[in-house]
Amino acid sequence: MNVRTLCLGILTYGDASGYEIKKAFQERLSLVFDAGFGSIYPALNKLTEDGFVSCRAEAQSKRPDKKVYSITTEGQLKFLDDLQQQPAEDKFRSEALTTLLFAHLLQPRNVSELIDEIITNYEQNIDVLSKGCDIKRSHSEKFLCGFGVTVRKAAITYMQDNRHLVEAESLLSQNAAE
Amino acid sequence: MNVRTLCLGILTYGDASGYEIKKAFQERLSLVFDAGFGSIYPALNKLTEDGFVSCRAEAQSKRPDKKVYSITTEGQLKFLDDLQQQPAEDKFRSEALTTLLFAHLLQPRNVSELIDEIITNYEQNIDVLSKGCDIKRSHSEKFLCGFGVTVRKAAITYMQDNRHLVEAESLLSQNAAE
DNA sequence: ATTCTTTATATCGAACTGATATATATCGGT
DNA sequence: ACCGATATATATCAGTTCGATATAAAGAAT
Repeated sequence: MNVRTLCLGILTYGDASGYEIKKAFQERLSLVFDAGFGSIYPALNKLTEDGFVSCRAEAQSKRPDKKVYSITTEGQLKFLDDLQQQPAEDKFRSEALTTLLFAHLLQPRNVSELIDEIITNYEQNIDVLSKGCDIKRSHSEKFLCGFGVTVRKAAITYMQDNRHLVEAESLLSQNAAE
Repeated sequence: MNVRTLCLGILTYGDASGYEIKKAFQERLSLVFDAGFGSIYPALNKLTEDGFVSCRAEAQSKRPDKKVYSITTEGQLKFLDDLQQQPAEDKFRSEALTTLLFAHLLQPRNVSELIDEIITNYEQNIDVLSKGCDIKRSHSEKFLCGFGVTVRKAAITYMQDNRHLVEAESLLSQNAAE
């Protein structure tokens, strides 16, 4: 599964321009698979070359012209096939949590502030997500939205309950340095 | 923060070869920032060029020769500086959950099986993590291990409680197609 | 007047991924 | 004896993606 697959997936909902596909990634897929223009446009070009999508140009008033992409039958088949492949393992990357691994090298005050920031950031994400969950159009989108809220809530609770472990490590190593 | 930063971070614990650095990524950082040989070796080469690490060759018996990298003072300063930069937003990617967004295109049986697999996979991850949390050497490592277990447990509970939303969507669209 | 936002297409250099290659050694299974 | 798996080692490759940037036009806000 890659950006090409998901461009096909988005086009199963209907024809769209590259810009609209990016917006669909942002609105519907960003919690689980985000992509930027730098990968979307090359993907669309490759899909077009390979016959999985077709493309027509459309002029607009007061707007730049746009290229509208449609999925072909071949593209539909490829998408369904890709969809049934064994999914890869989830991937997660967090610079903030990585920083906490080196708490012993930071000032205790900085460690506490970082933990506060992480929690605040998760809270803000929950806020934004919660506002959007109810207006999601499909059940599976609501499902994923709820998923995003749930894991962030669990993360916050865990961090509040266990922050002392990391804070103590920073304090201890500062004392040891003195 | 990138692989170069974290190679420096790992070297603050002590000298290491490229292979050992990869193992440190796997054992200590994989929950929050994983990296493979394809990025570690170029990172080490760049760090060496830039004077942030130095490198000496060591012969071994019954083992291939190894190149041992040490962090320089300059490298220490760079790592600490990088560590205090504003961390980027967390990134999460899940092909399995992405697939659920297209549940309406899958057979209901396949949707249910996929959900079961996702849950099983999280349970296995929890198993592996739980076995390792107690033998982690630092509090911050234990903290992150516990974090990984907690969010996966929350994810499992959420999925069990809400799977019917996604399963219903698949059923409904199959009925509509008939 | 300038900056920001939106709608549009597109590209670039840097970073990373996953696979692969090479080398040596050991172990277990056929 | 051979093969595959595993471990210790270094290294590279093609493909993919990221984040920034560029261009264009229009409207809104400062």
